[in-house]
Amino acid sequence: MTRRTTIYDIAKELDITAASVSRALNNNPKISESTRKLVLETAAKMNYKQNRLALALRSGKSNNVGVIVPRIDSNFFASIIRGIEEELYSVGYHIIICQTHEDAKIESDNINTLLNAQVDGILMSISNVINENNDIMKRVVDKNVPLIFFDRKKHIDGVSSVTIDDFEGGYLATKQLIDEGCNRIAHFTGDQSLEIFQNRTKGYKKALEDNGILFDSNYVFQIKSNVDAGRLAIEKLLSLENPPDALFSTSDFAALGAIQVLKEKGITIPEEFCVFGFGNEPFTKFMELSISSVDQSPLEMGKMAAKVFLEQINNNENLKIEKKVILKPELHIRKSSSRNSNLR
Amino acid sequence: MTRRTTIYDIAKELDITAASVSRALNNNPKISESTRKLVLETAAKMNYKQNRLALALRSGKSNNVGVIVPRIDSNFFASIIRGIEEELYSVGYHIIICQTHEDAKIESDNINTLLNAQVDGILMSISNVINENNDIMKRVVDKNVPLIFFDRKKHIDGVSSVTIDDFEGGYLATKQLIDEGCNRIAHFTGDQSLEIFQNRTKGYKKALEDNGILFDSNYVFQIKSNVDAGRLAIEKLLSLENPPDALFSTSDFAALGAIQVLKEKGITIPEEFCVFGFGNEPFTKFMELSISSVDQSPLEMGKMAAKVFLEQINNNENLKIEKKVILKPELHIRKSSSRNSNLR
DNA sequence: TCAGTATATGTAATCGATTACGCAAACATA
DNA sequence: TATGTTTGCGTAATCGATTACATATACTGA
Repeated sequence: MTRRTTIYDIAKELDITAASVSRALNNNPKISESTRKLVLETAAKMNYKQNRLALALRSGKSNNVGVIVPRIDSNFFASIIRGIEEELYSVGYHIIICQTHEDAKIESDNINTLLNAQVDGILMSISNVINENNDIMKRVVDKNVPLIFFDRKKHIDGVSSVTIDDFEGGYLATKQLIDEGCNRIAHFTGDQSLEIFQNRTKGYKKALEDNGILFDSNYVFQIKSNVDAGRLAIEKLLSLENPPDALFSTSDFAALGAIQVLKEKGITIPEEFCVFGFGNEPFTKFMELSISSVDQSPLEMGKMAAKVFLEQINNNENLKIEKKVILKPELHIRKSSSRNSNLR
Repeated sequence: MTRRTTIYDIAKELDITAASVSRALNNNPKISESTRKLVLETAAKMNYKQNRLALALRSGKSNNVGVIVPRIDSNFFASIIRGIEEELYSVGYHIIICQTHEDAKIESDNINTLLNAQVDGILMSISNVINENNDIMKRVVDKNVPLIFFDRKKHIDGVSSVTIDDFEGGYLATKQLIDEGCNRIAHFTGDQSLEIFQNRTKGYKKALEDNGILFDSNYVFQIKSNVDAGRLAIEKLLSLENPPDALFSTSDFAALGAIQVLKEKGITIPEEFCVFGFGNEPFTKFMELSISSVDQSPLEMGKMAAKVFLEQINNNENLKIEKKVILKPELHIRKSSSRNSNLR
């Protein structure tokens, strides 16, 4: 195992100093063309590779960005990460992944560790908690480390965000159910400390209101995003004296759980009951009874978050920008909510 | 924005030298208890955090490991990454993600960039190519950077690997189909330059042989891992004069495509046709007609790969170890291949 | 020819931490 | 008391690259 080539090795080889080598390699004008050529050739010959750690120490920039998500093994977050990686890799950034498992303590740990590793920016989706960790996030901003929220955000001065229009997603999904003739529309939502769920629920309510349907709080369940939670909640809904005839779930998994129970009880979908999910998880289109869902274009969201980060980095240091990007949600209308057409 | 505290700041505060501060912080015995106590207190008070970049430059260790996968937005790879992250985060490593998109050029780029970023190890699943990139992988080994393959591997001296027993997975899945009474079993496999697909196919053949069923190459298709490829291939199979009565697919997605076509043609599953997939993708258990599949325990695989990396790191530098871990595959037998029992 | 300017290169500090080496004081031993 | 051994701490080099500043050389024009 041979030691890697440094600029000092090149300097010695050519009997010049490391400073000149550095200048030659960095397109510094204060170097003669002949020397530059010689250095470049020798560098190639000696297989020189810039030591990023040395550069990082001197410049204070690591060329790494941290990405914090609740978990990585979900299609949604994985797709976002893919988008971020694809956008940033080509401009020389590496991404470091951290998972919070929705735990505020781990989340603040993650932030601290990333700051300590001197990442050049942090892109994150916050975990399910109210007002915790605000101080540490402010510390990130104070340190002039770009902080960008995607999907799950909260308001903190100086923090940009990329989200979809959850209100519109909720509105459109509910509207589609109404258009199919449903008027007793149940709703599964998530942790109301998160704006995304608040907004989807607001969209749901507004759609009801705009169409003259009275909001009924008995139809609304705040549940976790998994199949069993959906099963449990639909059971309760079906035991109401006036059970619903449709469901808008902010989670595809909970929607699936509901569908399972409905079928077990012999309730036909979409004829007797329509279902709309949220997230456009891969399985929604694979089902024999494909599930309608709101797509959040996670790939796009990741790319956009990366772009916002790059803008922020390339901005004048002292000019704090706070950009809010809101992507449009896209309805994928499938069998579970299509009484009229014949969709595959 | 205040500058971060360094050991020099602490030294100045206490009127000692940075060397002493460093010794105090690192449990070096060559320091008095009183000084150590003073330093620790002052460090805490001044909110000192070790600068990992400086440490990295001096030690040549970045405390980062690189993880290279074909793509991150697949449940399988995302789960592996999750396992790796969970195992390594607690011991102070960060993981850097790269995607190859199955492209050999990008793969070698990734390796080079990671080496250049001085990662302390590389954990990867190789892309779909024969014998390319062997040289660069050997270079990784030469540089004494631990290299660990997971799932998709090839033989390179000094490289450890963590895989599942693909042969057994193929064998058991095929055997199960035979046990259900099928004897014209078709097979979808993948790129034969990858050991995983070779081995699954070998397992398939051996199961046929052990059960007195003649191997028929007309029943074997080498296809991509997606729904449409599965649809296309099953069409061809069904047009054979003696069409198969079962399918063992090394891809859950292709299995799904096949199932779609079979149902469209009115062929009942599992009564007339049994299907076994591979990968245990989340959707396989969500389907109304749930799909039998071989589980590869990706989370476990990721954790194991991380453990092998740690072993390698903590080993005597000069002692090259090459560890091969083979995990047991686990059958998840579901409706698509269960004629006899009533599974959900 | 000589001052003035450009151009190319070298010198040395810097980023922050670790550590081999050396020295002084304190203590032990005969 | 003289000598040897610990103990605790400072000095300075090191990791590899960048860059402000200094300096030497070449070139310009009157």
